[in-house]
Amino acid sequence: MQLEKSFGETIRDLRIENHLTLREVAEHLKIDTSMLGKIEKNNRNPSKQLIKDISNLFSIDEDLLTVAHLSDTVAYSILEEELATEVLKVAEEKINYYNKNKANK
Amino acid sequence: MQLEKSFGETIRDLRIENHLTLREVAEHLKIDTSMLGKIEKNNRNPSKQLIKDISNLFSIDEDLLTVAHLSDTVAYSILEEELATEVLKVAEEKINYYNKNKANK
DNA sequence: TTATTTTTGGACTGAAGTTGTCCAAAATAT
DNA sequence: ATATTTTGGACAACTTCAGTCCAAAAATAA
Repeated sequence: MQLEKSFGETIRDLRIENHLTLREVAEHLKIDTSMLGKIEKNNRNPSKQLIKDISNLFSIDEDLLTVAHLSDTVAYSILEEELATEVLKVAEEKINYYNKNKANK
Repeated sequence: MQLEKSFGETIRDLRIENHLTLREVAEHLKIDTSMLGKIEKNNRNPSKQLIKDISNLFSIDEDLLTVAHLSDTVAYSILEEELATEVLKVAEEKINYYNKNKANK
């Protein structure tokens, strides 16, 4: 799994690799050119539907893009915290606890 | 570090252990009683200042409360995602990458 | 260089979310 | 039963966010 690349960089690279302009891709995705530019610069969040559309357009795994995006927002939200690593560890424990209980219903 | 307890549960337990009412604690913290009740039920977010005040009031480690709160919000934001664990892993890598680069300036 | 196309970002609108307060009903304690 | 505590709905003020429009800047082509 890619490490340091943000969601925006990821899709920008995909676009460049495919020799497409913002306008062309935006047209396919039926969104504003400026909007796509902002998403590539991580100034706007992609909707779930848009992530789906992008993964279809470039034939790449939707989960990969989803993880790229969600990990961006999680990382960004605690980036400046000294305790960031600890926060993630506890968050994971809480999620595991939640899923365990959900399983047992 | 406590695992499954939410921030709200944590401070409610602290209040009960100390035999205090919502009104009494809210008064000390100079916030609305209803507000404190909602924070205990995780319906409102505590500000950083409030976390500090609470940790002072009950003489407990501020970092512990901070982690309890931030991990709540992180966990909650991805709780319903299948990919939650993967998201946290990648988020951690991004944070490490960010801190590494910050160090090298 | 000039013309064309692409990219960027500021400004803005409406939608959605958040905070903190007030109040009354429900629950609990006296 | 009375008093106190807890709960949660309703609300206004405020903040944040998505998405659009447009013009300037940057890049590319002619």
